[in-house]
Amino acid sequence: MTVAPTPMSRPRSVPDKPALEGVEARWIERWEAEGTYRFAGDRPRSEVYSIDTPPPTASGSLHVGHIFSYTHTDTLARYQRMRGRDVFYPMGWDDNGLPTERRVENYYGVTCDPSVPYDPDFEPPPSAAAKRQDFVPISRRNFVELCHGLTQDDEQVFEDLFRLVGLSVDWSLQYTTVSERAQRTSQRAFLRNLARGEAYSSEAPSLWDTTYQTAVAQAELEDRERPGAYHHVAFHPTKGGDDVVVATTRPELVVSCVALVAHPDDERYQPLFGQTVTTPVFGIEVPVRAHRLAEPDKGTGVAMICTFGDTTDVTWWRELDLDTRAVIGKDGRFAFDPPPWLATDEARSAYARFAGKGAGGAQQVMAELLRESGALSGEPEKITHPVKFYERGDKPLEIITTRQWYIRNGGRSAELRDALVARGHELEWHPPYMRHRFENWVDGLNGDWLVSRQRFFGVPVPLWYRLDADGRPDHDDPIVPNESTLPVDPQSHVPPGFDEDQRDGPGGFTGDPDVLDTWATSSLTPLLACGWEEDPGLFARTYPMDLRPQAHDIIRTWLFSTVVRSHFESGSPPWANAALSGWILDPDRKKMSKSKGNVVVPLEPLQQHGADAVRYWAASGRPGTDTAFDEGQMKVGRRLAIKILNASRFALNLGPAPAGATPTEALDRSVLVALDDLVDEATRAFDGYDYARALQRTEAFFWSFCDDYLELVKTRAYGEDPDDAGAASARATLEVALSTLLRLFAPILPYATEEVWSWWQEGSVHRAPWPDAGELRALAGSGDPGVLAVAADVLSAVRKAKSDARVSMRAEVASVEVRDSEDRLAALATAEQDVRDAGRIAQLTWSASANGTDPDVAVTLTDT
RNA sequence: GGGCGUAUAGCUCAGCUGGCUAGAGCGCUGCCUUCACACGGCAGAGGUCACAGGUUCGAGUCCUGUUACGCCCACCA
Repeated sequence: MTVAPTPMSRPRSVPDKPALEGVEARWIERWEAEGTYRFAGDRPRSEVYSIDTPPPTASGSLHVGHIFSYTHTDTLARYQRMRGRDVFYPMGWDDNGLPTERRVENYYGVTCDPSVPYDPDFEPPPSAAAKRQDFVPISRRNFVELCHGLTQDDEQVFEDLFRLVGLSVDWSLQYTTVSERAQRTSQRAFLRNLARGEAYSSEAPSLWDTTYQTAVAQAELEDRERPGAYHHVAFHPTKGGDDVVVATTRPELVVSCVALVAHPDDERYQPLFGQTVTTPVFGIEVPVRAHRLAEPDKGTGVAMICTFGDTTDVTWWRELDLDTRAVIGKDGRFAFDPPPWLATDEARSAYARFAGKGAGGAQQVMAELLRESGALSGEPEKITHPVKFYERGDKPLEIITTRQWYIRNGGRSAELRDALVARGHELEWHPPYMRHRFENWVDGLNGDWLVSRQRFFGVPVPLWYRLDADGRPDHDDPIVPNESTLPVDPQSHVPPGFDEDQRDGPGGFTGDPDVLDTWATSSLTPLLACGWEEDPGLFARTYPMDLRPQAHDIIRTWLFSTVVRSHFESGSPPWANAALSGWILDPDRKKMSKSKGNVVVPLEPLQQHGADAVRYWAASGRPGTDTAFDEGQMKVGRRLAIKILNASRFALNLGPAPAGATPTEALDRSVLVALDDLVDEATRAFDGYDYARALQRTEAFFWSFCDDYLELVKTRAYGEDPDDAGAASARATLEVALSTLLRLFAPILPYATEEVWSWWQEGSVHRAPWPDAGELRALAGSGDPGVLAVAADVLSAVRKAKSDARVSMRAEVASVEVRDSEDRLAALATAEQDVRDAGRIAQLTWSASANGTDPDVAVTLTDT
């Protein structure tokens, strides 16, 4: 490993009144001008540390949660840089997908309508319409142009903020997830998945959001508690006998009923297995079947299977090979025309009463129909139950049969599942228990990853389909583009061997209308950032990457999908380490989120307390732990940063050590031994990705360093004669200690440490080598940590006496008598003069206590 | 239902492989205009370490169980 050059001191230039005001602006500019954080890119993989920075969603705004977690990563980056690694720390912007579409719609008051022709002179309306129904429909191309424009503005705002926070990102390494390169990478990876059989299309029931009118993936679901009601609906056995009563929360789906299901061991329903019943109102004959997933104690123990009410319906439909009777359309409404399986006029006229309605309206009508027919027993029983939603949606999901593209993720293959779990074991997780969430998710997968989306702004699925003589597409043998032509938009590009006039005509071709899920692109960030297939040199020295930092709530999406893609593409994990950060909670310990309206905008605390202060707060949150937003901590951080300025100023103004001076005094060597332990501990903590521990230890040391060591040594260091051995030893020690402490703090408090460094050292502290415990140990020689300890204890007792007597700390002390063990007294003797000077003690005496019991410091302030 | 985490001063949290007479900061109280720092300093009060067992010379720390809170996943007729 190449080690950065040893720090070089230069003539001191210490300001009279050091202050934090303005440090950010000054150093942001200098760091940029001097390329302090530039990735050199000329060193072998083993000397590089590469970071898969999370690309923030470049729409809307950053909140303090971003500052929190990005600061964690930055401390690690800075530590690795000081350890001599060439740090590859890019920044990406996720401007792909629905959040951007939403933002553009609301910002400009427009909606995308693919049937509208492109308007090259289109200008967005000067002020956005307030209501959605007044939004202006514009073409897909105009819409995408607006998306690009707005995200660029947003990205600049984000960059400025992240620079203010002091992220040591190499800003020349930026990428976006809708850039041409990202689209090329995304399409290339997808086509390779396709070629290897890892991607496939299938027409199947899938989760569908009726607002956005797109399919969604399992990973994007969330449950929400919603009111509902059990409707008790009677089905009449076809052969006669007692009615079978089903409890259902979705009576409107009776028209889609294809079977009833009960548990095979349920004695109540055994006589009916293999029989049929007739659905109320519509008079359709459906079988009663047995299935182990039916639970006897739920509802009435018998369930109505509809195509499709929920995911269990899909399981039963598939495993029992049931009919399909789907009536809900992509807009979430019941089809206007009566479905063909309704055989009677009565059934069709009943259906007509809720045709065209959404689920809620249809349910009301259907309840009336059931009551009129006598099939509804009793009043609906109101309940609250969890309902599946798309995480960005506001209406319950429906299940609709559509053709979609999937990437295998182990949801249908135990073998692949095991292989992916094994990849999880190859990663180092910080904190380690986070791995369970990954495994939990992989084990719970119930289908492959649905990657196609019926949206506009995203990476197009790069495929075309041949049309037969009747204009029907052949989905089994898609036409793929040549890799050299990527990225392609099949809606405007023509596949190899075809002409534009063959588009959408019989015997011609049609372009795939869909885009890829945004995760299908962001799962490729390691490949994208490292220049996969675009920059082989860069790729070789950065991939697989060292670190993926991210929040723990997206283990199932971003982390997992990235592991899937790299498993297929490179047969390796994408990184060596995954560091999971917690969430920011508001002071009431609720998760900060936009929907709750409790988000704190980051610029305010940054301006009020300063970047170092905010970073201090962030870095005191332990890895993986949810942390409350706490301005008190920021104030403490600010105080620490100011203390660093002032203590450094004080120490440096004592004057430089004579050339060649080394620590010779026992007290000086004692502090270096303690410092040496601190360096060991901070290094171990950072190696274990625990910046919080490193900070905590360094901070604790620093305060006692200021309170005790600086106080003890200042009289001696002030010495009129700089060549005096005692003064030289003190000054040499102060230089070493200050240099070491500044470097230990540098990853957390980059501004204050850089400011002080610039007063007396060449170059940037952020390029200085991480402190070396071995060097300190050599300087400390036979130092005894007990010297500082006992001296500080005596000093503390003196201060207490003065405090109790309500006198100034400068007050003279007549005498101090110390009773302690032989060892500690011997240590005290070696620092006697320093203790007397610091405490202004006229007479210092000591005597040994038996076996060191009852140590005591008796302080007499004035002669009586 | 499965998994994970947390529980230590009024608050936020340290306490890593068992040695602690249990710590820090904030807040609170008192004092000190101190020549590095009043955006400061010094000191003080404040805790049956959630509960019950167990291992051990010794348990905040390890084991078992219980409780509470939080998160993830599954189920949701």
